[in-house]
Amino acid sequence: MSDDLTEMLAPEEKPEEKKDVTDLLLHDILTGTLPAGAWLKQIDLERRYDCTRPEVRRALDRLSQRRLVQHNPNRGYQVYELDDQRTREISDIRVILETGVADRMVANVTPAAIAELRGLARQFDEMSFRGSIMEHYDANLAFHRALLMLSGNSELVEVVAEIRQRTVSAPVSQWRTRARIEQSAREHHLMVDALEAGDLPELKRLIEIHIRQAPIKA
Amino acid sequence: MSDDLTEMLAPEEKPEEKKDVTDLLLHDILTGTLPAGAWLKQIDLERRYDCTRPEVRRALDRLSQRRLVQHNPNRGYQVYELDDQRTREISDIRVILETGVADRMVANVTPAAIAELRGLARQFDEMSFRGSIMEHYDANLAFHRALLMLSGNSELVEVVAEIRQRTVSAPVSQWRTRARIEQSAREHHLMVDALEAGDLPELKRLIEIHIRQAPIKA
DNA sequence: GTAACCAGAATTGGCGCCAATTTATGATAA
DNA sequence: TTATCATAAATTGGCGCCAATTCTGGTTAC
Repeated sequence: MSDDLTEMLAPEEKPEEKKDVTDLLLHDILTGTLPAGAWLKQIDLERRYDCTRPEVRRALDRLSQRRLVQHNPNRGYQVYELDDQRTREISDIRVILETGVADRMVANVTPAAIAELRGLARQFDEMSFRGSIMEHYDANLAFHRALLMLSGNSELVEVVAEIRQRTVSAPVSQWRTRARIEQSAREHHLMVDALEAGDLPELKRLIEIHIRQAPIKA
Repeated sequence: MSDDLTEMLAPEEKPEEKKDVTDLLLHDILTGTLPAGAWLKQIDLERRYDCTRPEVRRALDRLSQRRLVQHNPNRGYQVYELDDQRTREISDIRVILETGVADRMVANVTPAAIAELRGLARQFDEMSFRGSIMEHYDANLAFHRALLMLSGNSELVEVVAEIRQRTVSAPVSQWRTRARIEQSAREHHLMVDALEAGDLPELKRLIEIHIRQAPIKA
């Protein structure tokens, strides 16, 4: 009860401060609020997230370990600017991993899983109309997480999530085009269709197209 | 000249202190000096590596992010104890990734690359006789790095290196059996053979066997 | 004899200060 | 007018202190 009370009294103040600074910074990089190449001055971040210096530094160190921000010793940190080659390389890795477990996904699929995936795909659809960029991103993440979970390899789910975070800084802004979003939404449903039909080659084809964000071939 | 002088005067004192604490800790975890489940008390590490408290904490934070050590809030850090399932899952990921780029490795291979790989494989052989566990481990890493580099995907090389670090804490001690080491050495040469012959199916088979550390089938 | 409890010791983890390095600014000389 | 250097401002990054929490050992009550 006391918990409800505090939440009622300060509905957006207390919980905000308790959020991890790393996640907040990650959020702003992923949404493009902090664009690629931007300098991440410690004082600015300290004020922006209303936190202490060590917290900022821990967040910067963690994200530089994940290669999301670049560390220039004695000069500062800046949002990583990824070239086309690295983007392609990361996409290749995702294609190999996700098509590589497609057979297991087909093997392990159940009617309940199909229903869950359809629900998540529909949730993504709805986010196209209302919902922020980040909510949209999260909905997409939830769908793919559930899809990969069918492989039965939870470690792989984590690895793909990490790898995915390395490349989205630019593409998230590309998402703004409505055509691209609607195509992604359609692909989600097509993937569930292929999964339900047990059509392994088609599922692989769709996964590759979806990751590469290539125009879909009828 | 002054650089040479200092190196001459203190050949193993100064450079030792300048080494990153994270690498030192990683080293001790990988070699099994700090066994799985061991508690990593900050004071102990501070003395062991002759460094300051913040350095220790940064190393622990980094390795916990990589899921090499487990963080129990307000209780401490301990070397991650991985169960059989996770070990199998990680092996599966490596098999998918490394066999997934086997075709590119065959396509991109050159006589010079073959020669380099043969050299690295021979270096591994020699480490079987003389050389510490870690030197052996490094030689193995160098071979596989060069092999994967043939895929032309440098990002993948990094990813595999990271993933590999998640599972070796136990197997490194398994390496102590001479039979297993000699088999690995033989497999290295067989992989180069298959690569030279352009035998893709055989290369894939060898990679999978090698990663799974299964007894080789003639 | 066993279990619960309470103080003392030890460990973790948050926080700010200050030195070292780099960048910006302005003055001086060519 | 422009280049160069010196000085000042700002930023990074190393380090130690101290509060909060947890663990340990001994004592007391049942």
